Amino acid sequence: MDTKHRILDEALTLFSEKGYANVYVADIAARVGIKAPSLYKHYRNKQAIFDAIIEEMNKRFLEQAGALQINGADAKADADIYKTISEEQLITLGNNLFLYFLHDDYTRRFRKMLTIEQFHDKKLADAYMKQYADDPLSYQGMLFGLMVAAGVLQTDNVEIMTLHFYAPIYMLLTICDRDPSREKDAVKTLDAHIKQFNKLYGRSEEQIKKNRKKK
Amino acid sequence: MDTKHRILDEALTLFSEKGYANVYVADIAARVGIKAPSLYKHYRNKQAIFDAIIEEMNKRFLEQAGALQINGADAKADADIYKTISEEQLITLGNNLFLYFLHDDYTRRFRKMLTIEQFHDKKLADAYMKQYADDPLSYQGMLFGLMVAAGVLQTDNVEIMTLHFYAPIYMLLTICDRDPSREKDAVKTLDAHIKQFNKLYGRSEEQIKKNRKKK
DNA sequence: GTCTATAAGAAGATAGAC
DNA sequence: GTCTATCTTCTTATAGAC
Repeated sequence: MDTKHRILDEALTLFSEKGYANVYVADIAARVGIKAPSLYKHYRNKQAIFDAIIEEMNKRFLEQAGALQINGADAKADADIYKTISEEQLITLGNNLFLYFLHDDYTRRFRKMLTIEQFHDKKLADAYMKQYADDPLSYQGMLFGLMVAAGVLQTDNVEIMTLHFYAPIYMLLTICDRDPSREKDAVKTLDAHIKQFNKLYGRSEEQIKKNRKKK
Repeated sequence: MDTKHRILDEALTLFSEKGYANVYVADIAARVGIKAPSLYKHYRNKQAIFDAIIEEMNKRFLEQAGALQINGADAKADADIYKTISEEQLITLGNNLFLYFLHDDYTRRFRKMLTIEQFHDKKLADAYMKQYADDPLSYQGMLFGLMVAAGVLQTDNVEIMTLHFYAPIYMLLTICDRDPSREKDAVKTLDAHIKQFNKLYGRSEEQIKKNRKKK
């Protein structure tokens, strides 16, 4: 990784831990292994470093194309998986998703930085909400809509059903961000949550088998 | 309100909007209507102002004695209300609760400040989680437990049921904190959420009437 | 591109008059 | 208790040698 990019990486780490104002350009430089004035050969000033991070974040978010996407492929592929999924598989998917969000280094640091800096800049608040509220709800909602059409889930309000699935995941995520030692407990709760969700929204095993045969 | 207390009030407002590091003692002083050096007759330094705010917050949180408490009275009174409550009343209660959290000036500013500063100081992260995750879940869980015992709600996992009730409220709250213009939409979603919750966890009207007669 | 030296300007805090 | 003047320290950023 070249110096220019390493600066962004180290800056993101520091910003996510202390917030923009509490990080000094000398701190960033030290972690990169150079002196502060050398930074200015790569970026015009401190704000430019921050802006570059946000720009890269937006690029990555776009690439993800929907925060709660399961396999990174297109939506139709995900939808097919969902239609014939068993409870255990749904739990595994939920777990992987949650743990990816929680552990992926970039995602985690971005999320923490956005949390700290969101009230400084409306754009950051918007980015946060898009990434962790609106996009997951709309993507999951679309998948669940297909599952309802396939008869795997039953409800007359897909939007609320999606909220019931995702809000607990979101809440557990904010808890673990603040206190990583609670992760083990959160995973257990997540399991129980998905099982209960599955029970409430009536996925009948027969319907799933029927869908498998059709395939 | 005396000067000493006005300093805390104005400082809380500024901290909740910009974060500790971006607020200058001169800003606080200006809002109080004095000059910066005069502040030092009331508080030893900037950090002492912050600490005093946290201390007052802890005092207020203790007084609340459970974040999601409905009427501020004892739990048994709340439980009695819940046992004979109609769907409409449950929605009204949920709404009032949500809007209180969202609009109450002190609560709102504290929450925003904790959100911004939580990664600087573990104690703040703990305070945030206690106030907005653990306490609401444990208090609501206790009430719901009584309701299940009374036959108004049905589940074999009260903890998860409580999470299903509260997590959407929590998520809507964090959305509205970041973008107040979404409040109207959030209230609608909240309504639909509680109705769905009510349907899923099977409150039978007959059982409620029976409970009313017993009284 | 990296360094040392240093300028320029904040921002926190104190001294001492009133 | 509040003020003006001032000190001190910290931090960003630049100048200019290598």
